[in-house]
Amino acid sequence: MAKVKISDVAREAGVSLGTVSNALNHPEKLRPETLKLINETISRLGYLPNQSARQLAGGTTKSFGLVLPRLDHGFSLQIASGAHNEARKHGYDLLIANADNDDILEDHYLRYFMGTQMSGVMVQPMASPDWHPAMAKMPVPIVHLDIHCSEPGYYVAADNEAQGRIIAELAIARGARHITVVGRAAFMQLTLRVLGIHKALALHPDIKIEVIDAGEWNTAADGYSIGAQIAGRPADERPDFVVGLTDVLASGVISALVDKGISVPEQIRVAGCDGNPLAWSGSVPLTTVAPPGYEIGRKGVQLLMEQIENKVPTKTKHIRVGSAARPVTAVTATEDINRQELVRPFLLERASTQASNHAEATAINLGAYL
Amino acid sequence: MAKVKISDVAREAGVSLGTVSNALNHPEKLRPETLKLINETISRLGYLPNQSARQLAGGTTKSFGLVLPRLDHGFSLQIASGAHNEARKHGYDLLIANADNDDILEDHYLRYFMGTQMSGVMVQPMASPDWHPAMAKMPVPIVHLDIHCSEPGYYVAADNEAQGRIIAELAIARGARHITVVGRAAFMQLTLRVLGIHKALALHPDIKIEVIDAGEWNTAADGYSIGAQIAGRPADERPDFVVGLTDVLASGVISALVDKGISVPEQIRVAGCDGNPLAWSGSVPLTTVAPPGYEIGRKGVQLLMEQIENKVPTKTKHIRVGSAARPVTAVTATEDINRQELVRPFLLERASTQASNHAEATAINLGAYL
DNA sequence: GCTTGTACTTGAAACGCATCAAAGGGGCCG
DNA sequence: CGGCCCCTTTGATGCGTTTCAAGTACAAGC
Repeated sequence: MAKVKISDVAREAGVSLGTVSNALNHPEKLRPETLKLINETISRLGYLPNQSARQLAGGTTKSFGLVLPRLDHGFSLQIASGAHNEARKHGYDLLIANADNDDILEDHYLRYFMGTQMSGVMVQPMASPDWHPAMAKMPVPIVHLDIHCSEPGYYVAADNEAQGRIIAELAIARGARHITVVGRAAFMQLTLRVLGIHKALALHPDIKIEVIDAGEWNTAADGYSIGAQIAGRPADERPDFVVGLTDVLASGVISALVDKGISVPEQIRVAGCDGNPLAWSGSVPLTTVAPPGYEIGRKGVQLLMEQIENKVPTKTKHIRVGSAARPVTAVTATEDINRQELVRPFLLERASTQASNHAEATAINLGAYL
Repeated sequence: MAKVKISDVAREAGVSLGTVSNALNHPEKLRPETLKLINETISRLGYLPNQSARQLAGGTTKSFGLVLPRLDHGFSLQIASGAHNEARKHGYDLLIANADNDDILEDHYLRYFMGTQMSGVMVQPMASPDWHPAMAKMPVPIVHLDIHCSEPGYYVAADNEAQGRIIAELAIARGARHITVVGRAAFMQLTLRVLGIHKALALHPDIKIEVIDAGEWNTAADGYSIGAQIAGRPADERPDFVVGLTDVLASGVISALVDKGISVPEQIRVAGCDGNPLAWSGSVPLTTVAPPGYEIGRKGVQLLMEQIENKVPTKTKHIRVGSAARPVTAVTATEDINRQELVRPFLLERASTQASNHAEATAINLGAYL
């Protein structure tokens, strides 16, 4: 049970301590047979380098930390996936911490990562980054994800306003006369989506628009009850186009409408926002605008790399991705297409899985709506 | 940009190095005013303890590592959630690494965590734990999740066979005469589910059973094509009960059947396995058996704590959770209940969200099928 | 006033490793 | 045979902490 250290390996292999260290970090400096001998000894003894000592002596870890507000949100996972792949590409490890919707924990893990001498840290902050001024002083590169920071610093954010605009334009294109937006704009992201919708609709004063609050958590159940409420109205007071600020909300609305005998999309069209794969793995696919989470994660790491390579981050930098947001094109439920198309979301689902491995696929999808 | 270290704090506060260290680790040993002075200096200077040095000197980190095969699998997230909460309860941090379905990476992160002197490490291995013998020698407590290890060691696994049995018994109770199992038993877990189904059906030789391979990845698209194939058969050759080895598969099957004009559940009932929240956030809810992922994560940490407290893990120990697996009780799509019930899965969805914070909720759900 | 005790504080040693200047060994040329 | 250079290996040094034996200051008791 006693941990075997580098000196044990050295003694056992009959070489010096520094040689073993070289075998680990600069194998090219060793004579092949020496290297082989040492490697054999290492695996025979089950030696495992102490990362802490390694970091302490060497100065860096070649690994990034990522603090996420929750793990069960598909969008965060896309970010994680993009960040992971990009990090690996540069030879870095990615460690993920779950802040569990708790600011204290978020802060805790952030400090933890900083203290671990991570090469860089990323956060998808759950609130506006008030702590930013303090954190910005830290000697570790940091990048904020999915949030628009007013403070100086690096961030990568999706253009949520554009997402709202896109959905609104879709509605207009489909000839909507009365649009109902469902959901509570509890986060900046959702607020921006609503803003985008309003902006797009400003040019069309003849289109009626209403926003219905769905309760604090924007759950499918909230969507369902709003859907039921809509269904209960006299036919001429019902919207002909419903936008869920969230896919989950939209999915709830659809269920309610169908339940109450209103056909989707024939009588009322429904669209969502999020590009939540789960929302289209249901039997009724959903039109949705997908913020490019994978891209955000990827760009985040790239920003980190940039800071690392330039040593001193001279200036702040912001990236905004997805202005031409990628809508899932399988709009079966809300489009007037035939049943055959129902299979398409599954094909897309595949495509999106590949996308998590190949940025190209994402790019292609991104173009689809341009 | 220069990192401020403990000696800087000491000098600035006019105390010795050891005193600052005490302020951090044993505040009760300091005079209140000294403590206050030091704390002020710390925040004024923006001092952040170097975790590596800390670990190296102190010996331990009070944090656990969790290696997951993928992040986008709901089940893994339940595990992570359960592990996280239990770890925090004991005052430990939880760091998550994504092996991205790659054995090399899995191994890499495992070693990384070991080398970081984590207090304990958990893995949800993607294959049978061949590496186990080597890893078992490591001086760090390790627990395997969601897998049945034949080697000595600690593991927590769901009873997948019981899950299959439960689904089969459900089918029997619904009067099934011809059961079709859809999916490829690519993993041990799925194999055990099939085994459970066969065992339960052994007592009912009059019930016809067939297993259809759905392609390597068990995607919704695979489910869809099998569903289409089933729908294409003469009516008397169709099953009256379909079991998807995975919720995603089942969801694909339902789509195909409905598409081809076969009503679910009136003509064919469909059930899944996984308890994948995504599968019931679709418009058509799904009957499913849910392996208690949250519980697995929780127990995993408990096993880790046990090893830590007993210092020397004298014997191996296995926990099997979910023999009385918790099925999602909202069986609307495959049950003969009225449309009103459609809303129920959403309520359940809420319950399950809470469950990730309160073990009690899980326990209640667990009882639902007993 | 001296001793004993209490409550804090000090600083040197060690944690396991990477680094790097210096030493060692061998081949080659003169 | 000696000198030089290059390739490989060596081992002392320091990374930022924690720990702990030793020290200091002060109060109480005699």
